Amino acid sequence: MFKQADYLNSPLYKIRHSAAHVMAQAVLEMFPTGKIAIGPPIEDGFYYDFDLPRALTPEDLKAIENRMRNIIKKRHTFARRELSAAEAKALFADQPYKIELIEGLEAGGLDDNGNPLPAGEHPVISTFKHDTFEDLCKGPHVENLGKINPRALKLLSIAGAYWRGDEHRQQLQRIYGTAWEKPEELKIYLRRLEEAKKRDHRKLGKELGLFSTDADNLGGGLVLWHPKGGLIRHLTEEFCKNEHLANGYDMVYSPHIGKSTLWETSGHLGFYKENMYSPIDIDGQEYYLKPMNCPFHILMYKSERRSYRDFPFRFAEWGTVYRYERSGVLHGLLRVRGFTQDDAHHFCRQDQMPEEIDFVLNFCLHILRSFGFETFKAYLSTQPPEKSVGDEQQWRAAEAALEAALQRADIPYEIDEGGGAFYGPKIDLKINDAIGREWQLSTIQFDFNLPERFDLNYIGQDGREHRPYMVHRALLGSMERFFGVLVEHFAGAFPVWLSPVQAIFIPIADRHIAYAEKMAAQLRAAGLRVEVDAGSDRMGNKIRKAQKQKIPYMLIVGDKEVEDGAVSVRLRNGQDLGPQPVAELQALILDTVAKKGTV
RNA sequence: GCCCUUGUAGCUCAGCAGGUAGAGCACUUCCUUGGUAAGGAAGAGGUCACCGGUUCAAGUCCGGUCGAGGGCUCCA
Repeated sequence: MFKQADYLNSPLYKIRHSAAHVMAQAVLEMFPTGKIAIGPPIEDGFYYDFDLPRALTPEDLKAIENRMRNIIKKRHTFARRELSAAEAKALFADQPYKIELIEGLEAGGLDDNGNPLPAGEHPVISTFKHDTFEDLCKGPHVENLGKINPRALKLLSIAGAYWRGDEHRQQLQRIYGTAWEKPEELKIYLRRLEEAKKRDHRKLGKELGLFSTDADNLGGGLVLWHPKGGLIRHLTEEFCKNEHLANGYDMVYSPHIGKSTLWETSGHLGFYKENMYSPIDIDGQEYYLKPMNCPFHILMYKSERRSYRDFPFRFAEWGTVYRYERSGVLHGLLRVRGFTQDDAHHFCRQDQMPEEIDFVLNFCLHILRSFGFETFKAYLSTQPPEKSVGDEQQWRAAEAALEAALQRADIPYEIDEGGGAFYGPKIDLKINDAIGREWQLSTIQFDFNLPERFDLNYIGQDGREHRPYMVHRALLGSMERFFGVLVEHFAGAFPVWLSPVQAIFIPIADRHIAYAEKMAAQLRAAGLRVEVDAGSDRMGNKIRKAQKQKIPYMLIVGDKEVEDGAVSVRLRNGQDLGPQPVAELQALILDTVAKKGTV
């Protein structure tokens, strides 16, 4: 992710913004009756949306790119001018999308891309013109097209996009492109895309036997965890659950379905129904598959009279939920219809609340760090301006607690003013993976709505009823998404404690198999996951196979090793540790496991 | 859901102007017993996603259905 302000003023931003204009010119040259919508720079590139008489093809992309190069070669300068709304409308008389944008500018509050402006900002109608192409735009642009390196430019893809992101409006054709200052930077970027492709969890999931999906026979958005993926999930859950128990959580369980009345009380049938599946009829009563676990935990809370003495409550559950997702958004493990959240609900008194938030944020960071994530960025979302439940004072206190916790934890954060849900403020925590991509995993959310709807209370020191604070949190988020991110982060080369096979013996000849089996048994007895490749392949091919399975330790045994009671250790990073006494190797691996290290 | 692209052996992909399927890897068997990323040979494996249409004849053309990929919106 880039820093917004820095990017806006960078040469790169101007290059991309200008490239978008050049692309629009090229497209209009090819389709004179085409309509243009908006074309902003984005992270790593730019796009422009068009309404054209026919669908674009990949060949069109090449042609457009060539035209762009020709336009750039002429080194036209960009000229800015300001004009009145009436003048602008006359200029863009045959461009209905631009007219709509101008009307937005005229009315105020929207910028040239139709996005809301910060309060108090005064919209000026301006255009930028180069060559024959003039576009409604507030800039900035390069002084002249010579600043765009035609060899550092590439059009990437065509996609459908709705005008103003609204599916009820016209669907446009969007062309994505990328542009850099130097050709080498373009090359590096393209290599990054390749790298991301290599790490694709769907590809690695298949190659490493981790999981599968099968829309035809199983159903879209549903995941089968195969033995190796299942093992990693088991290890993940085992570790996390133990950490929860050691940190004051209670592990609870709840069913997959609940009565419609429960979901009416919780309000889900009101505000979440479009994400819920059709009801199941049981003895004439409607039951719904759960899209969330909170109502069940609330019923647990309500099952007894609660005293102020007993707080806080921390109910944790690996709860499997089902949510309807539109078919087009399903994506591997990252977007599915059935998934298991590492969910928990905290209930606490007002005076405990800041401490509780502090605790949960630190616990969250501890868990994420245990999996090798070191870089975090938090987003604090505050009270939305329109509708929200709960009183001012609650919101302010909760927001303050969240921000204070972020400051104490010393992680960078941004405030998304008014970005909270109607029921409470929240922190979303994103992690950076090994190649710098951001993923959202954790969320810590206040809920002022459910305690109200379920009339939650406890008896305070004063003998009267009080409403508890309720916090909803997921740390890894969902096991499915977390696993997908984990696969991509490590490119399938999991840290040793999570590697499904930690070591594999590679006997050089059949006469070494018995020794390998004996040593393997010894390592297994020490709690390691070890295999023996007794196949008829040559050693070289056995190494290759083990390497492709990303097994951390390859243990080669031949005559020498048998004689010395040793194994020759090759690491998956290519390093050759040479012959090692088995006992020492065992200690080495166990130490790496204990430290959650890798090789 | 919508737009574009796409659907041939477990995997990666060929296949042309319509004439009833091919490679590599993986798998099985046999030979080979070899020191740090592919030893050799043979074999098995596909109603070319599904349904319908055009045709003497369709993996190949047309229509539909389902799925996948890239986006749009939303989100764990």
